Amino acid sequence: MTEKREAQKLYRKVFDTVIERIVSGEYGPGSMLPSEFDLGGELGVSQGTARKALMELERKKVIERRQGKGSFVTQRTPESSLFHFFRLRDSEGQQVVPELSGETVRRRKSNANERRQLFGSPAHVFEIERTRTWRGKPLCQEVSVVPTELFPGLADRAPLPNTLYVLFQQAYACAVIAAEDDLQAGLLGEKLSGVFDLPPETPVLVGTRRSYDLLERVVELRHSIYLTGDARYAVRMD
Amino acid sequence: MTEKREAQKLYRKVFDTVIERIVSGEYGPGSMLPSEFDLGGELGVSQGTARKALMELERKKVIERRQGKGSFVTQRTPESSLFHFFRLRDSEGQQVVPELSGETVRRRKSNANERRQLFGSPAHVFEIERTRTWRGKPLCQEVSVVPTELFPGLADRAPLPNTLYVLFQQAYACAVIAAEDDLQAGLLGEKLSGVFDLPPETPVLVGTRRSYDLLERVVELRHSIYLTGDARYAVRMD
DNA sequence: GAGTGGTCTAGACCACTTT
DNA sequence: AAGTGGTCTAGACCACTCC
Repeated sequence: MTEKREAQKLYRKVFDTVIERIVSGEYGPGSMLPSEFDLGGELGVSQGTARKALMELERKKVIERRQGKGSFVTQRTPESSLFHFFRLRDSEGQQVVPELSGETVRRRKSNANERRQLFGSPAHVFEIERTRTWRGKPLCQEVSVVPTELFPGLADRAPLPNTLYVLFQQAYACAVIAAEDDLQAGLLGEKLSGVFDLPPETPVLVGTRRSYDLLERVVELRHSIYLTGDARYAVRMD
Repeated sequence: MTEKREAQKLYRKVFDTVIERIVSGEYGPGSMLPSEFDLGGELGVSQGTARKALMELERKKVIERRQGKGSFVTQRTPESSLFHFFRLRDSEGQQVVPELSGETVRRRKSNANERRQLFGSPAHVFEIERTRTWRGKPLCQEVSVVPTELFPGLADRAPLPNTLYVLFQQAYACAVIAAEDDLQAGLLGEKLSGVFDLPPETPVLVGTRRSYDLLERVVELRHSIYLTGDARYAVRMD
């Protein structure tokens, strides 16, 4: 045979097709996908092969499958978004649900680091700065930076919802499905001392994040300061 | 039918059988498992069902599978153990490989918290305290607490190898396959200030860990202090 | 009862490794 | 050539959901 090595794995074709249709908006958030048989029939593969692709999509939390009902595009909600990407837990291990206490959104030129890391090497970015409180006390400051190309008109949508990723999915068909956090120890510092009304030598967790969408693009850089008085950043390794 | 609901899933039986044989020592670290056909035949299920169980075991890193060769019980090595359970990375994202600079092992009575969390509510535990350096500078202090029942004679094995989990697997047939870290920000403090020769107000990452073995038992509690000067604790969420 | 995903089987063929 | 895991097929039956 000449070039049989182009066929690649058949379930990969199904996988990619579904992703493509979600990104294009053909399958919107929460909508139902074709059944295993229909999807397989449409793409010329067996039900078992379509099944394998759907199982993989479920594992990556792109879709949700329920016996007797069907497969559905995962709907980002404030709760699921918090649970998955906001790792602070209280001393009993319960999810911390903070409240938004301050927000500014502005458009500015990107710096070299942002152009190097963000998808599309954007010349301009939106910078979203937010402070959050929990149980009446200041908890964190987050500064998100996203390309203006991917999220046109973002600055005009203020005030933004509690969780950005819900907005990204619903308004921009951009589903964040993975993120990498780097954590360091630091001190609050003079600048934020005033914001939080705490001594500058208060120890803080400093986190930097890269967020990835369905197409593995880096769509957000985030810098976070956490006051971990009663809270902990929880990590599961397996 | 009366009680058909005891059969459960067949692949679960295969999965459990393999785990059981690894824990019992029948399948030692690095040894080859029976083929999909042989395992299925032995347990009275089809090759496809045995396959599903083996795939799941691979996903949990209990075994490794290689096309053309076979399936093998995952061998814990210092490298794999570090890569998986030691999350510090340098500024380029490269794994931090620290050196052991101090170690004490002692046997003592457990406290209430340890009895509550550790497998078997042990009355006695081994406490392993270690300090590590990186690039010639102090990096961290780790205090591990493990039940004496699970690791008899541990104190007599000093000096212990660089990575405890390798020893746990090879000498005690106890494979750590998951862990949960809780991270907080803190200050070095007076006590450790002397150990590390740094000011007590140096900010540090404070981590507490629960380690789980093949049988989902909590086999270790660990308290770690990280000096994250040039290093970061890396987390992947997906 | 019809439609969905979940489990299981039996078999084919391919790709890789070792002998 | 023989043995392994990797992909794919076709079909059966079960469990769950909705009508």
